[in-house]
Amino acid sequence: MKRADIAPFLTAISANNPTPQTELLYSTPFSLLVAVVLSAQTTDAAVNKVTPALFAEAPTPQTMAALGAARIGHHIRTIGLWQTKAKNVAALAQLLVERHNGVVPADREALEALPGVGRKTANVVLNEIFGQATMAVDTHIFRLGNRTGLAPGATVRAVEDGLVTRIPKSMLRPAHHWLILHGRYLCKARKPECWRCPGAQFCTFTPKTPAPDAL
DNA sequence: ATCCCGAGGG
DNA sequence: CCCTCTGGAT
Repeated sequence: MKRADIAPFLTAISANNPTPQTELLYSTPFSLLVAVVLSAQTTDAAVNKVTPALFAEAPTPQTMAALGAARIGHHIRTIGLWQTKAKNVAALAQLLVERHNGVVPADREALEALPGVGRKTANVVLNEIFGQATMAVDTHIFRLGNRTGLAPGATVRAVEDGLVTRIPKSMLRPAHHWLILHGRYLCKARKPECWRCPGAQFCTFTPKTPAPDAL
């Protein structure tokens, strides 16, 4: 049984979902990696508030390792899960120095061996920094892939494989941002706003939620 | 109240 | 598979 093509869905939702410029805010592989680790279960706004001062004081793995978990914690104490993240970032920086000469590895196994880096974070780094054909499946994209029928799967890996297989390699990076924003602001877990969804005609979700009655 | 641009541990 | 860690958004 043939599945619907993802391309028209992506084209439809791309119109109202601009691509964020993470690469401009975090210009080095190390700063992007740390920023992504800090972003787990936390909004970008909260992370972006603490990272400037943190990276001003410790822009490299060497300086970050020297900073230590306690002072890293002081910098990031306003974001969620900050105690765990401070510990992880300190250990992560230390491991980068010890094992990888202070260079962020372009290798999945090496990345996932770093504390605070799971599959989703590794996929973001591999895609954003090294241009590899990966799709970082978070809860939004997992839900959207299943709900729309465009990339159904019982596990994160199944959805990930479906998306990577069906989306052209050159489109994976913008598609990642469009799908996440679409899932967060429109195809929401609670009240998906199908009546204003530009991709509704390519989606198998039923029943599509109707527009609330006009006032 | 509930969920999340998760990961680690049991 | 389950749970916990946490602040913020809705």
